[in-house]
Amino acid sequence: MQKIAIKPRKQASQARSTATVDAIMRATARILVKRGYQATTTNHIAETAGVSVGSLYQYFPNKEAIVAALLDEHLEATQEFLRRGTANALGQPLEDAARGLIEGLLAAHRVDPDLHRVFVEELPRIATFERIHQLEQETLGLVRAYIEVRLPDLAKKRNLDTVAFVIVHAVEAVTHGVVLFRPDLLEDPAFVDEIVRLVVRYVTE
Amino acid sequence: MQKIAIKPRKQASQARSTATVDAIMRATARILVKRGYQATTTNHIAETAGVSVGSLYQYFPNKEAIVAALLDEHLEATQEFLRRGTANALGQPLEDAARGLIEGLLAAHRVDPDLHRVFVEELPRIATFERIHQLEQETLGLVRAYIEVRLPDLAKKRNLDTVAFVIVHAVEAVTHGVVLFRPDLLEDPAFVDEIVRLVVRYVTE
DNA sequence: CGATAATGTGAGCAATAACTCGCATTGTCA
DNA sequence: TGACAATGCGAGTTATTGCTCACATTATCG
Repeated sequence: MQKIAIKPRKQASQARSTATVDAIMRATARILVKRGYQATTTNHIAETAGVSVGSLYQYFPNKEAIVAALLDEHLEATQEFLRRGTANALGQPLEDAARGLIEGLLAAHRVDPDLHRVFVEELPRIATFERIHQLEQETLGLVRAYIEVRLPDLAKKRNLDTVAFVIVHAVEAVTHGVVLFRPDLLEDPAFVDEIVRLVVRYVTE
Repeated sequence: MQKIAIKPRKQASQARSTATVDAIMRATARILVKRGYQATTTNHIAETAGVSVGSLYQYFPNKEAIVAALLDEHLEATQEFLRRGTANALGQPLEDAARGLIEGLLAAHRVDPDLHRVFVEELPRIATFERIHQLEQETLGLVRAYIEVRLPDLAKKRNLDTVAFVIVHAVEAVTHGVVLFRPDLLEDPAFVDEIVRLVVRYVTE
């Protein structure tokens, strides 16, 4: 029950083993959603995955690593959605760019809201904390860049870092809040309008 | 290691025992900050508090209850700050009212940012989750009321619940973000201006 | 004081869950 | 097909930790 090694154990090479790894991760996701982090035991994961604990420990050094892998996968997907949504933001007017960012984030949250909920709500901060921060930095940089290029006036008057910080955190939080407390709004187009408005009016002179 | 009973065990009556209870709570706060939730064991708490485990279990049914008590105390304080900041919001123009809300929340976060950080960052959602929700509801209600009374035009055009939701979550999140990632901004008056602006412009026609 | 209640003690019990290891099965490839 | 590697197995070990209990100490009050 110590948590030193976070590195993977063995690299799966045969098809059989990659299936095992995948089964473990799917099972973990399901149990996390159903029981929460504390109650998610490696034995239980193995059982649900239809695999032995031994196999589990062949590919993951510990429980945390499994969840970390899952989170990583999730963040990867989120990043992809964000990139897609903001692909040509720099060429778009403010409102469209903002909408792209927000839609991207919302789309990511619509994939598996329950799992996302677990990540946000009750995950002790694990190894991949770094990874989250990195994703945030990327978004922060994007917002900053947009302002510098398309809103040079604003860039002169206010502290860009602070402005970007406020925008990113506000959008992120409202999104999280929706997933947690008002999942119905996830599908409401008027809701998207509201967040877009929040951002647009905040940076508009 | 089951978590059924959350109710307190004995009511402290003599001065000696209240001191014990307090020592336990202080010790818990310190350890939480230093080691995190997982590593905070009841044995360790008792030792740090200069008390025996037996005494600890005389007043708290389990570890979770101690943390819950601590969180409750913290929420109580936050609520007080919020109430103070928004005491006469209904009589104030938008900008002042918004500033009161934000200053109140920031003030609450300045008390013990480290402990707050633990609560936000790595606390599994415990019994008092209800309590958090309640505090949020109160704030939500306040914002709603303000809009209804002082911004009737807006109340007609947009969905009040959504607007209040966006405001409260945005403000809360930016505040949390600051505590976690940019504690320096906690003292920056320009930062407060930014959040005020975020809110004011969002609801202004 | 003396009796009773309140409070405090900490060794140790019991439960839990992470993790190992020796062996079985299945795939690969010459 | 046979030999070696890759993968899979799961009972059992180990360590941790929440928590109890039988007993000691301290307060209260007639």
